Amino acid sequence: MPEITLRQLRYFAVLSKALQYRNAARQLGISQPSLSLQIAALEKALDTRLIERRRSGLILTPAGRDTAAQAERILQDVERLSQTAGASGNQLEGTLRLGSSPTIGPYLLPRVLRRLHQSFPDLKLVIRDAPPRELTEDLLAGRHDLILTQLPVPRDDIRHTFLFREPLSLAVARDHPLAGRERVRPADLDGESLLSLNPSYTLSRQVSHLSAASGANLREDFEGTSLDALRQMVSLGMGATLLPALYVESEVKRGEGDVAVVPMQPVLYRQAGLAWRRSSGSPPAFLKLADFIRSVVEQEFARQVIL
Amino acid sequence: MPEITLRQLRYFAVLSKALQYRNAARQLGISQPSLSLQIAALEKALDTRLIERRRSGLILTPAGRDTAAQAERILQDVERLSQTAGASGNQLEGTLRLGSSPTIGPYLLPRVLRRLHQSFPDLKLVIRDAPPRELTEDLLAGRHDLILTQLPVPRDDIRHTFLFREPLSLAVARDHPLAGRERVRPADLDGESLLSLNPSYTLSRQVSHLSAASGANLREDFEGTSLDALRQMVSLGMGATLLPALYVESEVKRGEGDVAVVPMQPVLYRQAGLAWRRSSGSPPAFLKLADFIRSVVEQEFARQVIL
DNA sequence: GATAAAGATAGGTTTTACCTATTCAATGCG
DNA sequence: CGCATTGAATAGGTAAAACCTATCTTTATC
Repeated sequence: MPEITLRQLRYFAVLSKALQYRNAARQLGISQPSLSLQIAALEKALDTRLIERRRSGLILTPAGRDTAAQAERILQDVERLSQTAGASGNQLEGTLRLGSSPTIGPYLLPRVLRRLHQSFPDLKLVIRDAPPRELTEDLLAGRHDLILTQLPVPRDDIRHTFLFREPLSLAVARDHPLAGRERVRPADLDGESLLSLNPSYTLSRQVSHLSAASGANLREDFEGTSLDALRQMVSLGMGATLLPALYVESEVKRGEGDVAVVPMQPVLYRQAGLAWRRSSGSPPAFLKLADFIRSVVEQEFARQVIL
Repeated sequence: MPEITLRQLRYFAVLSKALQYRNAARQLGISQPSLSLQIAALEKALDTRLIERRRSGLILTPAGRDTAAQAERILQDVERLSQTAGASGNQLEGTLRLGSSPTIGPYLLPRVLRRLHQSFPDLKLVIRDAPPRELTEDLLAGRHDLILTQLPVPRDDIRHTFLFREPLSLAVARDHPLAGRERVRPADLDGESLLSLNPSYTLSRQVSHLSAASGANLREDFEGTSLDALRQMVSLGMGATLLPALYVESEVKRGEGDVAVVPMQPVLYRQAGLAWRRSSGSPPAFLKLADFIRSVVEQEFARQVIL
């Protein structure tokens, strides 16, 4: 059984309008016999007569009419396919699967998404949170197209672009001696307890560094899995920790209640970036998304963050 | 710019599931290089990378995922096309355009359609009423697929199948001398006035015959365009006429009021049939529809009509 | 009954799809 | 670190499909 081809459908769609082989063939830029053969092949493939051949004009059979309508639809779909597929590597369209670090995404993405949807209604983002380790794994396995994560990303088969630099502040319980300070030097932490996220987070490495540099004790018995859990521990007086500015902006300042936040001197930072597989190239869409995020950050978080 | 082909989409759909050229090629029953070339052609036609080539498994690009989903849909549509197109000449499916005579359709079709829809939910009938002359013209011009009309159809490029034979009864005003008769012979009409439809209706020829055979006067000054109009004229005492049994069943009996209906002796008949262009062949669907109508007539109009 | 018009058929050429064989790149293992 | 293995890309040649021109067949028209 011969297969249907798009060529047959294209020819038939034109013929079903022209209702004449010669004219249809001329419109299609082919000879009349070529058209005859293709239509005959289609009828054979469908095992149905589509056309009543009469000398004075053709008439579509009922099956022919239905087929013409369907063919039209299919051809439109194919047309749309070639339009949008071409666009979707270059424009912000289609579906992107974005992995996001739990220490960045929840505090950055809500505002990004709102604006993104306004500017690019044809873009769908599928977002999944996971700890950085898993994030890179899933990226390399193809389960994400790109990830929003803390830099640096140590693997050389992953490319990234820098998004912003975010100050880290010391968080202590409100009744802690350091709570009222304008700024805190590493030396001030000598003897203090430091709490940290589980070590798969890049942030935890920075806490380790700080504890080593300052003489503070890193509490190994507790490893938070979320910034919120960390804040709770701090508020209970179990130690101090570093919290990133966007988190503070979103979750701490407004509460004002349980923990105090003090800048470090010198200021500590972490970097956030957008990363993707080297093998995916650097599709314009990815770069555009990064640009967009930067612009949102600039407009919404200018005071918290450094571009 | 090369054109997209269904073959490319078929291959890509399989590849997007297999995520491996070798396997996909095996599934498709072609060699791996052939597959490579077709996929490369598709990427070129869409002007987008669809696949990240890595040694350990392939990854679809975002555009590739969207394309695979769309391709799947298109292929399904094509599949459905070949299923239903094949059926629609043979089964009662799809859309048939049925022209109908105003003296038959309105009194027969309502019951047919109800049952038809139950038995063949995938069939759509587009029905248009028109006087017989126009009906055959429109049929030949391809504006109808078949017509429901009174037989005989005099053209040799139209084929038909007989549906049923329907008695014609004399209709007179209720206060007419013949109103109480058991049956009426032609001779009884000597000197009476006979009303008729416009001569493009086959029925009008039968009235003419009757008037010639009986010595009745054919009133040439009035030519009804509907059986209802005719009945109104009769009820006003302007003359008698012949009304077909299905019309009487549907529109006269229940009123009981204005006109009386008396059988002829010998009984007069007219024939109804289903007709189509000779050039459309005799698609099984047409014959099935005729069978169906006959069966409905048998069940619903057995007393009024003769098969 | 001849003529004109329009699709079908025949025969030959170009283009496309496909195959086998080979090359190239990456991964995994000793 | 080098060597074998694996899987996709490329090369070169063949078969099939699409197309063209020329011709035949049918039907409508005068």
